[in-house]
Amino acid sequence: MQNILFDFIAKYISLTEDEKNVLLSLDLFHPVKKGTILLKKGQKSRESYFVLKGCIRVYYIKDGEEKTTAFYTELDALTPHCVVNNTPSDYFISCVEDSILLISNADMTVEINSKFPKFDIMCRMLSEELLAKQRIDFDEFKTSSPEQRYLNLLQKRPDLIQRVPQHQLASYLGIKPQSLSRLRARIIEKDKG
Amino acid sequence: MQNILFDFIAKYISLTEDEKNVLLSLDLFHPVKKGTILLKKGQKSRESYFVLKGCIRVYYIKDGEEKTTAFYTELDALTPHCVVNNTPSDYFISCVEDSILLISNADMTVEINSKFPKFDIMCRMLSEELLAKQRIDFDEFKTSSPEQRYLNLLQKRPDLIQRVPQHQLASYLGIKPQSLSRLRARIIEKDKG
DNA sequence: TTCATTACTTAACTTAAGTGAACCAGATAC
DNA sequence: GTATCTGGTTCACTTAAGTTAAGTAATGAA
Repeated sequence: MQNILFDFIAKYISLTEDEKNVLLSLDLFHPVKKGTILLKKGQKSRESYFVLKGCIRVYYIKDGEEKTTAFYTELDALTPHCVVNNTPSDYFISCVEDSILLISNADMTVEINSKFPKFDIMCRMLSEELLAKQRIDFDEFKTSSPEQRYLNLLQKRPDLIQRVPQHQLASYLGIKPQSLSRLRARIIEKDKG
Repeated sequence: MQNILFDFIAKYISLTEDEKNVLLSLDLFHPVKKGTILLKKGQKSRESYFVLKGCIRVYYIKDGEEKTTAFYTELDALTPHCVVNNTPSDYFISCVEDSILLISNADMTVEINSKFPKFDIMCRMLSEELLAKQRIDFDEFKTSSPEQRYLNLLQKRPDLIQRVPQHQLASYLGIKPQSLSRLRARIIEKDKG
């Protein structure tokens, strides 16, 4: 599990054994049970998450309905909005599967980053990369129909369609569960003809 | 114009006069005429933009049609995907109005950041903030209907609706220009009744 | 001035998503 | 065993967006 982390970090910066040991001494790794709610609406949190194994999900409750907007799986990093702005959270984060997460505290991160400027540089590279990647995702969403979005997801994250309930997938695609069912039936019908 | 920049930077870090002078010596400020294309699809670029005055726009050409996905106005920063990943650009960037932009080269940025670690920290803070903000925008888009999106835009960026052509606004909202016209007529009708 | 182009609107028709209800497993509780 | 709950599909109906085409107003070029 630690090697997964170090391999990931190695894509950005190189760590000495000492630096690795500092990281390991921090007690960052946490197993989390399916269904656990990591963050609730209205809470202030200082925690960031990095998924080593499993899947976590961001959702809103709007008009009494759950609206899922994001899934984070292996090697995905999430710093909630409320951590960055120090405001109460607008959304919930819950655990879709039994998972192993790296959970870091913002205060801790500040301390580490000031001791090891390398980490700050890595954080900058990572945020810039995520910002650009998310931009592309957003653009694809905007310029696609629900059906295209589904087909696109089938290409890019086929695992999600298996491991996540349909009604959560539907709102992730910006539609209702009934529409997702219908849309899938339509695609199968097309493939036949 | 320079003060606009320094006031912006002051929200993140404090600069000495020397540091300010280094920035000013770099010839970053550029007036850009309306209609200028700053980046074309397929190009590799190393340039980031910061809008001091005016408006620039990101758009794709998909199935022969322009699809506008973003507008950057006063105090917005944009580092294109192709700069981060050093790949050919998927999209175009053009200038909606006569504008004054701060244009910085990635190589130059790397040099400055290594000389002044402060800048690196500011870049990290800025990317994290933008990442979280964009996440919220994306979430709002996903969980709203076109009509709600339009009303939301009317609240948050009323200026955009005035300064940008309708057909560009439409694709920004994820719909066709005809639908935007209809949707606006519908809203006016509702307000009356 | 005239002609062409462009941006925007309107309308009729098509297609697909939203809505509400019924239905059908599969899982859990009693 | 039956009852219940949940997640998913299907159906009939409504609503809104896509499509195609036409019309209007403003802009710019010949």
